[in-house]
Amino acid sequence: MTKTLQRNVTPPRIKRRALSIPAEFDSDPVVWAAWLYYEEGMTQEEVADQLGVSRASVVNFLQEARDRNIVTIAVSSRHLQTIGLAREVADAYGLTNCLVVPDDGGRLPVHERIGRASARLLIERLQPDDVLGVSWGRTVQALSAALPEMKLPGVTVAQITGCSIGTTEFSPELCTSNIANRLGARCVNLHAPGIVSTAQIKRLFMQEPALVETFKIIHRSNKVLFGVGSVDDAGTAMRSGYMSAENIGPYLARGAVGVVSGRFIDRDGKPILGALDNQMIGLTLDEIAKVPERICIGGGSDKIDAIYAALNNSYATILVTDVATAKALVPRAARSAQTGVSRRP
Amino acid sequence: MTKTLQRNVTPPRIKRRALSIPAEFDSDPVVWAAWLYYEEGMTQEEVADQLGVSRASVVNFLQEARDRNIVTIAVSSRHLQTIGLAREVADAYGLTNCLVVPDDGGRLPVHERIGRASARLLIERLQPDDVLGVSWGRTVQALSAALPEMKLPGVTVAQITGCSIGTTEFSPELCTSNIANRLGARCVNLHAPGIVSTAQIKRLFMQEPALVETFKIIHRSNKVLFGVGSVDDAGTAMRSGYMSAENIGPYLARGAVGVVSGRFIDRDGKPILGALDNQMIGLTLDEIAKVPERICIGGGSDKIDAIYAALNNSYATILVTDVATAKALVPRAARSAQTGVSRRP
DNA sequence: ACACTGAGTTGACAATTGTCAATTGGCTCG
DNA sequence: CGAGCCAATTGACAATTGTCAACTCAGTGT
Repeated sequence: MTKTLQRNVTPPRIKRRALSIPAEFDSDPVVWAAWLYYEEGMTQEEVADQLGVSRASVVNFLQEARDRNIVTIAVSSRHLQTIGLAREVADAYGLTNCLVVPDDGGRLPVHERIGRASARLLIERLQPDDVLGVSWGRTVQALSAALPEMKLPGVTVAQITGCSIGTTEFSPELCTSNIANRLGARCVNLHAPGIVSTAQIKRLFMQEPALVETFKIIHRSNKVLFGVGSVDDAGTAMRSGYMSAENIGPYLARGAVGVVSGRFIDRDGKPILGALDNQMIGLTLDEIAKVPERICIGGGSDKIDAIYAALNNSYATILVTDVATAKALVPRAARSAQTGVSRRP
Repeated sequence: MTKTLQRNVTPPRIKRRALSIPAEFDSDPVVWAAWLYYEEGMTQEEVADQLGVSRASVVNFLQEARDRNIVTIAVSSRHLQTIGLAREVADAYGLTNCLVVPDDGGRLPVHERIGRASARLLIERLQPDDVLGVSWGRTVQALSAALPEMKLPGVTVAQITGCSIGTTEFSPELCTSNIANRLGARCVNLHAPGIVSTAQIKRLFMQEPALVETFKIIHRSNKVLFGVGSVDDAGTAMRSGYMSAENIGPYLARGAVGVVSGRFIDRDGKPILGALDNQMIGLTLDEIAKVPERICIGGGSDKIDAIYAALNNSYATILVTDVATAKALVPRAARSAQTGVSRRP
């Protein structure tokens, strides 16, 4: 029963028992089955007898109850933080929170697993009037897919980088609106390209009243959510047409090891400012660093350098990662503390 | 797996794997098992392989994870309200909410089932700075037992009737403090007998500075929770030594059909004021009726008259009951509407 | 009227999960 | 140091649950 819970991540269709009955009242047998099974601990057979249907139908009812969030089965993220490794990472890098998702022997890709855990974390941390700035990436996209449907009309979800040109499934605008939709929150998109052709054009854009208004909201973010990209793997950024190889070249030459919200950082986490930065529309790293709660999500051996850099310069107050990455991060922090590499307190 | 969830309603002991490990860090395998099983949908065997233990151990880990609220499995009360019958009752009596718990063929006693549902409702409705006044009774006690452990330090739980003399397991003071403990809320007990020997003594009590302070808090309740007692079955009240047969006699003679928070009501829900009322310490019915949100819990064929009376005079804004009672209540409301029996709008 | 369709249901089988008695392993106390 | 103890763990069996192909039946089109 747990099985299918994760197999149909997004249920392709919602079954209806009888088309004639208004949808509102249609759920009786589903709700009752859920109640008797999950609350009262009846077996499916007992439930079937009670409702006067076959046990197989009860299986279906329960499946539907889970799909429609009539029952909620959740591992509280508070407890994932108590895992020893998570505490080590948090202590080593001065994070307020750290989640470490356990290994699953390769069943699910890393970004999927991290997406789920961070989805849980996110909904547990969001407060009524929060403004959540979101960056983008595969992991952020996975997060949005793992969010349950909710109704948080007081919350605002804001896109903190301009849009990408290519149409991948994890563009900034999609990440933002998917998250907002799932949460039932207000969605504020940044209606501008992430990268424009010249610094001059950027200036023009930034003066546009509509964008000025949008940025007012973005700057009000009290929480940000961002993935970390490595530059080694040619970067998520390029694949989506967000940047080109020639643009990236100079940054690499100057020692870029990672990308945070479209901006390059070196091995110590310091921003590398180049020509491209004057063409980028979106929050700068310094602006991100001023947001009170900064949730960094990402993992995988190729991203260790990048995540280390980001943590090292305190871009994150909260990290969600996987066991392998966490294990690699702990000794590094210790080493750099010994050798005295700069790290903000 | 759901089975034991309800069998051990209150787990008799919490297992510890190794006494040498600090409790905080002890949960790793439990949390991981919970994550892999409930979030990722692995089978127990896969989890066992991943953690390197036997599958039987995984079963134990999962059991512990549920016991310790590392995973939460809950049927949202919002959906119990969508059941057709619940809407009918709510409409018939002008309630803002109504939960109807399904029949289970007599597996659990009525008050147990209603207790569970109302526990869920309660935690979903409580807001940060609420003051919840609680009455007492078997059902209220069942509610307290069904509450999960939480941390709601902003909430206050206040005892709205004085204490009982007899020591049953559902005395007013126990109901209140159990609920407060489970919720991690502030507990305000009313340190006085529920019934004193003379009106004179009641006046003395009520002047006591300590009680005056307590009543200030009680009067600040913005939510109340109460069960409904029938008088037919000699009443919960008597059994606990709260009242005696001779005290009750006059009320019965005057047509009492139910008891709400220790006070008698007639078939139309109107308070029956008698000698005893001047000896009772606690909120009066009129005071209760002024609280904005009034949660009435109870069911069973013997209580139908009493619940009807209570609803009829709008003592409740929310009702939690069972199918049989709900089915009996709906036609009554219709009838009384036709025959023009008084019912507040 | 009749076949067709498709959602909902079911029975029977396969897979997963719960139980429990037996075993292990660490710890204390004589 | 070994016996005794207790709790955690395990293997094997029993019970429960998930799957799936076959079936039902109301609505539709011809």
